[in-house]
Amino acid sequence: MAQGTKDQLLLTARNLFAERGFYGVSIANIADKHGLTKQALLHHFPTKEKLYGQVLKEISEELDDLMAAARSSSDDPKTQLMSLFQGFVSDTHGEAVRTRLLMRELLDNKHRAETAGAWYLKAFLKNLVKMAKTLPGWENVPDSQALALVYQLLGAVNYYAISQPTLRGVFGAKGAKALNDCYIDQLNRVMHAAFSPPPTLMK
Amino acid sequence: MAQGTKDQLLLTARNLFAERGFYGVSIANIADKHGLTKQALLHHFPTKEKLYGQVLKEISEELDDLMAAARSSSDDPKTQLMSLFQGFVSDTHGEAVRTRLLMRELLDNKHRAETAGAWYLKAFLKNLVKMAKTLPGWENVPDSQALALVYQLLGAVNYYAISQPTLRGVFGAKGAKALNDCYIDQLNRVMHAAFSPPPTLMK
DNA sequence: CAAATTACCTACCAGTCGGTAAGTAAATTC
DNA sequence: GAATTTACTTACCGACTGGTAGGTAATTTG
Repeated sequence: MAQGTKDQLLLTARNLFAERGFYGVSIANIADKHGLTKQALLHHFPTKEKLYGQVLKEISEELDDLMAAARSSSDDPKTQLMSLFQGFVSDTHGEAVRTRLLMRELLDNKHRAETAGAWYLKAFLKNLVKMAKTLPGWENVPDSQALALVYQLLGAVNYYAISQPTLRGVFGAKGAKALNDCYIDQLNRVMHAAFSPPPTLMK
Repeated sequence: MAQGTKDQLLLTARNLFAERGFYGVSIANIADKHGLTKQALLHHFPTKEKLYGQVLKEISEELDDLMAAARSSSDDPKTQLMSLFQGFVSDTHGEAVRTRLLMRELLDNKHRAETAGAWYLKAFLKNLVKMAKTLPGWENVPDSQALALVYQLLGAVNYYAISQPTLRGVFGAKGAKALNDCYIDQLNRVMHAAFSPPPTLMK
């Protein structure tokens, strides 16, 4: 059952880091949730940073899986991209936790030493750009233009995802629900407009 | 010079909180930057939370100013909204700091006690919705639909703004510059599409 | 069955956290 | 010019931080 404990600690660490951030969580907090001492945690992970790094690594692999799933879901690049971005808005618990953690990482990685963590993003963005450039009319567009397209959508859905608790606090559960219905429509409308027409072609 | 020291401490606190987050900064860190002891800081602000609250209050007032400026910049609501959102993307230092801090607040306020901090957003969103509903064809749309519109754009520009250091790290200064040029075009194109046609009218 | 490994524990460390108490030197007020 | 207020200081406090050292009971391995 060694692997079991380790995996459970990783999961708890992910949830807590997503909720309160790297500095807002102590290794004792994480161990406590399993009735363990922090030394037991340090037996499985040599340092707090390594533990965090492991969480980040797992998540970056999940992002790859997400990309692969989107790619195999359809032959139409437009459908692929739309289902991918819609996935971020769906309020699965796991999705929300991942998005929160990655948003924190985006805010923090400039300052924490392990810049290696930032490169999960590079691979993910590269895949996204590649996918966008299979859209009809986007084949010969410069990379930066395709990146601008996907980054804009990525920003919209990620921001919306992490805002969910606050939005519920401000507008209530009913208001948040109404917003959610509108948001998906609005997102689809904008994606439709953003994807379908090739922008001004000049290189 | 009392007010001077206090204001300087507030500014430093804002910068550090934006950079490292509430838990990543100690009051001693802030005081050190002015050659003071943390007890000197506690003389001006009774607790760390109060200091943070003060920073947040100032920022929420600045958001009001930003709204007012946008409103008085033009008579055309489309122009008003476009200049407002473009403002978030402009990489002024002050703007970047504010955006980072508000993003952190969005992630944290669920957990920190003072939920009062979240209500800066309510006023700002209310103003945005009001402005969006003066767009031609949007007058009779439900609030939640207008909110979906502005929140999507808000998410895109805020996420982009906080990503700037990471993007420079991943793509280099040159790549980030190329992206920036494309991004503003892309943003304008999407805003144009999102604002001008009234969505399907049914209520 | 002996040896080694695993999975934990208690005890401890130096350093930092936010905050309090009490004092002081200088400026302001009456 | 005496009293008060302002703007700090040093000296603490208990709680907590990440991490080390060393031990133990149970399991796995040879």
